[in-house]
Parts: sequence; C-alpha cells; structure tokens
Amino acid sequence: MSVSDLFEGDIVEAGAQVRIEPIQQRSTARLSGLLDAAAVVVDEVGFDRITTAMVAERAGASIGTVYRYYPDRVAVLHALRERAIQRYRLRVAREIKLADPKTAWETIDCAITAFVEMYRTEPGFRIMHFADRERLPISSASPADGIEVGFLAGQLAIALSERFGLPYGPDLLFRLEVMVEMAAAVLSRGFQSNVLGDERYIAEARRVIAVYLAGYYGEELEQDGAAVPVLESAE
Amino acid sequence: MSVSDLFEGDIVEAGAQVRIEPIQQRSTARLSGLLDAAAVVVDEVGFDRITTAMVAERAGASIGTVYRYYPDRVAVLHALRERAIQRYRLRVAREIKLADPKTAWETIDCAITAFVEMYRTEPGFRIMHFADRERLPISSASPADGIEVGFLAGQLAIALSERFGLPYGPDLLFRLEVMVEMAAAVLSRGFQSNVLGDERYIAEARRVIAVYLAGYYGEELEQDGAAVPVLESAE
DNA sequence: CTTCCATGATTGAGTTCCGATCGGTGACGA
DNA sequence: TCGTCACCGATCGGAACTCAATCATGGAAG
Repeated sequence: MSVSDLFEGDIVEAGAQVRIEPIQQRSTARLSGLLDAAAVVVDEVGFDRITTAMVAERAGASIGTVYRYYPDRVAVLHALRERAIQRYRLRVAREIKLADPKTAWETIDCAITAFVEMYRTEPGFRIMHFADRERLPISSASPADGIEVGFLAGQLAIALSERFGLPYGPDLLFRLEVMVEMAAAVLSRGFQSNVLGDERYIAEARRVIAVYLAGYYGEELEQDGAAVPVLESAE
Repeated sequence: MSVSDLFEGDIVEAGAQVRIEPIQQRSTARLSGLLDAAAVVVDEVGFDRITTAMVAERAGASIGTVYRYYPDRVAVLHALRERAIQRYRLRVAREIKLADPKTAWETIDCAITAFVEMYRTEPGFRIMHFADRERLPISSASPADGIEVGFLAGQLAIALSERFGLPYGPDLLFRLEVMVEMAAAVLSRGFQSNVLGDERYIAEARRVIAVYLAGYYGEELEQDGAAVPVLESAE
C-alpha cells in the first residue's frame, strides 16, 4: 500500500451536509457550482457578510436552489470547508506521488507544499483557518485516546507509522496535531497580508516543523547545506 | 521604564468602533455591559448564530441601545475583540509585574500564561482565534518594514530589545510574529476540546516557543532539574 | 440645597432586508 | 409519455436596523 493511497479514500461525512443527494447529472454540476460561487464570495466579502442571495446570483441559480441542497446559510460554509478538506487531501496525495518522499519529514513537507498550493489556487481556502471550528465536528479517530484527532493528523499518523516506523500511539497523534496547528497558523499568517503567500513565513513554517519533528524523532537534519537548528530527543 | 509599562498604555483604536463616545457614566457601564452580554452569547451560540436581539436581551437593554453604540452586528464582535485584546495586554502587564521575569524567555512565558488565564476567565475570548482577522486591521507598527506587525509581537519586540538586548529590527519582529501565531494556535487547540485547557497542549506550547527562541537567541539552561532550553540575557 | 432644563441615554414599534419555504413549472430519463 | 428530479421566485417570518418620543442625568441658576 502506497502512502498516497491513504489520502485518496473517502472519509465519512460528518453529519448530513446536503439535504438531497444529486441524482441527475446536471445537479452535481449545480452543487459544485454553488460551492464555487460561495468560495468566491467568501474571498470577496468575508464570512460575516456572505448572504445566500450572493451565492445564488453568483452561481446563476435562484435562492430556492441553494436551499434545495443546503439547510441554511452556515451549512453552505460547512460544505465549502468539507470540500476544501477533500481537495486538500487529494492534493497531498498527488504531491506525495510526485515527490516520492523518502523520509517522514519529506512526507510532512508534501503536506505543507500542498497546503500552500491550495491557498494559491483554491478560492475560499481561508475558510480552513478562519471558520469557527467549534461547530464543525471533524471525523475523529479515537476519542478514547483522550485526544480528538483532526483528519490530517490522523492520516499522517497512519502513513508515518506504517511507512517510516514511527511508533503509532497517542504521542504521535498529539505531536502531529501540534504540528498541524503550528504549520497552519504560520502559513495562514503568510497569506494574510500577501495573497501569493509571504515566502518568509512559508519557509519558516517548513523549518519550524522540521525542527519539531527532528526534536522527537530525528537526529541531525541537513537542508540546503545550511545547518538547521535541531532539537535533541528530550527526557 | 519597566517592561510591564509597555503593555499598559492605550493603543490607537483602529477605525471607529463606537458611533458615540459615552459621556455620562451610566453609558460607559451600558457599553461594557453590552460587550459582556455579547461575550456570553458568543460562548453560548457561536459567532454565526449570534443576534443583536440576544445581546440586547442578555444585557437588559433594548435593541435601540445596541445600535446607538455599534453600527451593525459585526461591529459588536469587532469591539468585543478589541476589548479582549486590551484586557489581554493588561493581564500581560500584571503577569510581568508578578513574575518579574529575568530573561527574555520568562517575559514571553508571561504572555503565554496571561493568554491561558484569559481563556479561562474571559468569556468570549475564543474570538481572538476564530474571528475573521482579514477584516480586522490591528494597530500595525511599520508596514514599511515589509511586515505588518500585530500588537503583541510589536510590544514584545520593544520590550525584549530594550530590556534584554535582543537586536531590534525586522528579524525580531518577524520571529515574534511567528511565535505569536504558533503559540496562539497550539494554545487555542488546547481549549478546543477542553474548556479548562488541555495541559498537554499548554505545556507543549511553552516548550515549542522556548525552543524556537533558543534556536535564534539562546543557549541552554537548567530549569526544574529537567534540561529545558532557556534564553539567557542576550548580548 | 433645591429647582430646572439642556442634553445624553433609552426605548420599542416600525421599516427594510435577508434567510428560508413551498407550490408550481420545466427538464430529464426510462 | 409519464414519474420523478430539478428549478424557480413570489412569499413569509424573522432579524437587522431606524427614529421619534420619552426618560434620566448632572450641572447651572437661584
């Protein structure tokens, strides 16, 4: 089983997203068209100001059509987020196939690269960072572990343990969860003032994550010839 | 000049927050009462679902009063965020007075402690992490540096350079900006599933920031017997 | 110290606008 | 050709927001 396969499967939808599953073909196009419109509108006016009318108009549909598929305004945003997550996962998979990572770090780096790519090409991707996550239960792995795991941390944990022998368990999940939060925060900060993404923040995100990973699992790490500060295994 | 003084002054309000500055005393109470109500409502129903009617009722005021002070619904949220920032700054000042930090790291650690305290005691503090920051320009220091600096990073930069000799400049600002993002992200994650704050995330946030700081400015020191990277008074 | 009143503060019914519905119409596919 | 799917948009309910009337305050005048 290839690492990238992990990122290509379907994940269970958390809660009913759409009211009606599309049957005919045109409706599938409508559905994604609505989300496309929502994505653009989000970029244009922000979350607070988005209205269903805007989405409908932008999608060339009527109000009723929006409500045929989504129960309310926020459900549209949730769906947008879900789709963004799905697409991000696919992009990670693609990136992994492309880069063929030989280490755990390179694998994680693929996830970072994919994240940056998404920010640059996917309208409305900011929703990943800014949406109110409280009310967006994500598919969690094992609450019994005393930690709810986001989709990315969960998938990476499986990939890294199976492929590169990192010991699977609460510790790995926790650390990946921390990594995901840190990387997402710094990267998003890089896109806050610069739509193309401030390269300094992007580079720093990579470096920070590399150091963090090395601190727990790695020895020394070379990158571009420059000596990167590395953390020794604590304890 | 004490370090904590830096965190006690007033900062310029970014954009007109309130329509009318309160003159009489009772109105000041009303204003903060409205924000108190908003904070509670935010915690209860989330951002999307908050209504001006809820805020008014919870504050024991009428709808009209809300609109006397705030131009619209989102303005209330913005004001709530501004106040949270103000209170956080005061709390950092208090924490610094209390802990009397001897190193740059200890100073930053005060900011972390204050952040955790705020999460625990200040209703609606989540707004710091979840609000759409795009439309909330914060008082920036010097856009000419090629980097917009958040209030915290800016203040910390001044404090750390003046008190502990860290070289002031774009690099320091950038690194503090990164630190702020990382710490806020990990800490907020710790409060996502646990209202009291998951201690593992809090501890990890401290550790990560300490390591990051040490990576640029520090050597190693001892703390609590365990080898924890700590920053010496630089220079 | 009391009265008085200009002005700040508050109210809540009313207006506008947006979120959401639903019955009617058109389009697909079998 | 008919049953079902998809779409529309007038319409309703409720939330955002206004404003003219009313109340409260605190300082000035006596």
